[in-house]
Amino acid sequence: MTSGDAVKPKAKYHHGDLRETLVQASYDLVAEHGAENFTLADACRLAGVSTAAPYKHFRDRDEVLGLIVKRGFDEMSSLSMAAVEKVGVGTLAGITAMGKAYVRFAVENQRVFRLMFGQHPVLKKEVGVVDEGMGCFSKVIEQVAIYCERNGVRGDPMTIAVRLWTFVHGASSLLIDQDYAAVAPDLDVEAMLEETTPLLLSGPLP
Amino acid sequence: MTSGDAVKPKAKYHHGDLRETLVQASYDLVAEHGAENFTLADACRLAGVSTAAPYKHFRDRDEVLGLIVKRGFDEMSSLSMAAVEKVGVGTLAGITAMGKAYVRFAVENQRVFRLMFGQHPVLKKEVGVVDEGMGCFSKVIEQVAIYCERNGVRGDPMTIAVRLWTFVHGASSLLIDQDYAAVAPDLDVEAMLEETTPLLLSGPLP
DNA sequence: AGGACGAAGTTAGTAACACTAACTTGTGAT
DNA sequence: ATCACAAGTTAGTGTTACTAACTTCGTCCT
Repeated sequence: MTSGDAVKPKAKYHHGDLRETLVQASYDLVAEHGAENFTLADACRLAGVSTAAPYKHFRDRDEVLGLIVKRGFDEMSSLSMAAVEKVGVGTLAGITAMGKAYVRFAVENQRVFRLMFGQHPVLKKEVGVVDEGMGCFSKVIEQVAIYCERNGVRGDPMTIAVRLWTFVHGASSLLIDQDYAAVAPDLDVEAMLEETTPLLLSGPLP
Repeated sequence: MTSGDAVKPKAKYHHGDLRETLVQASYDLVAEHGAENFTLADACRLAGVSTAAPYKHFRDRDEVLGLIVKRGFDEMSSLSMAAVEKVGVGTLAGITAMGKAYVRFAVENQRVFRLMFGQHPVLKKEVGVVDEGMGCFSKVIEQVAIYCERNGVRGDPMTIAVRLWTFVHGASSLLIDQDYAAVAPDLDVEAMLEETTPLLLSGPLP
């Protein structure tokens, strides 16, 4: 019409910004029911379009899942950085806070987390997924490097960062998969993180 | 034709011991192509029966997957115990060997491992799956308890065992999901385990 | 021996899904 | 205005999980 208001630049072509609508609907469906129960058909019903519509915007189901994974990494990066910046850059407490944020994200976004890690190896081939994950990890290395320098820790920051990541990731996985619940119901994961992070942050033993 | 040979005792009712045949075929298919690409129909084709046949033996697809998971835990338990008994019960080296066996199992049975942990929460409801997993873990606690007593480590063996499990599980997950490869291609996981296990086996810091 | 019975197969059919092909409709540039 | 094409549609294919109703064959009872 008249160029009166360009509120949304070019949000809609035909019926709406279907691409974004479908991605968001798919994210919500995966978050609620898990990727293994996700169907494009459901997303279409949510968006109110026919089941053939997605194929104007995405190659296939896997491309949609890949976009969901990217969103997940994005969110996780933000939360991690927010945590460490709030608590203290390059400090033990800050690094511990990053770990806690990782676990919290995993718990609060269980099903997306499961999709992000290991569910479908084929998703790693989706463009950008790997880079997004690397960006997320590189922030851990940064923090560890600062810590090591400040505290005179001998040992490669990279190696130590991998150790921390490994532990935090293991805790997240076992927690959301109910494996802790089956084996050690009383476990306090936060306490475990606080206890273990300083152990892992030390260099090789004398 | 003639009743010349009764080679297998009573291996077959009608056409064969279909239940076992299907479970084995399904295990092999999952091991090769992953659970997300597994179809009962494929297993039927392998076994040479119609696609309706499985339902005389199993409630549904999930029951078959549950049986595969149980087999996986069984195998993992055996390998862990074999490793620790070979290297040294209740020793640092023995416990490290258990961890290595865990990771090795994960690598060599990637797709079954993924099924065992987290892929389908619904599988935890299959009878026996949780018990099988607990049996596996309890062996780790045993070893840690012996080690702690012998070496005068203060701290709860259970807590320490959980820490070890967490780390080893995280390493397995990140390794088989190619996340290490993306972020730290040169990482030597065995070396990391050897370096980190003693750290985790110590009690709370002074 | 000879049925009866039931376990373990079969074929045939349903509903749902991913994806494709071929058609239609609306939009923006000219 | 019209034209081209992006973005929808309907209709159709092939595959799957699972069900229902039928068949076959071994076992046990007499």
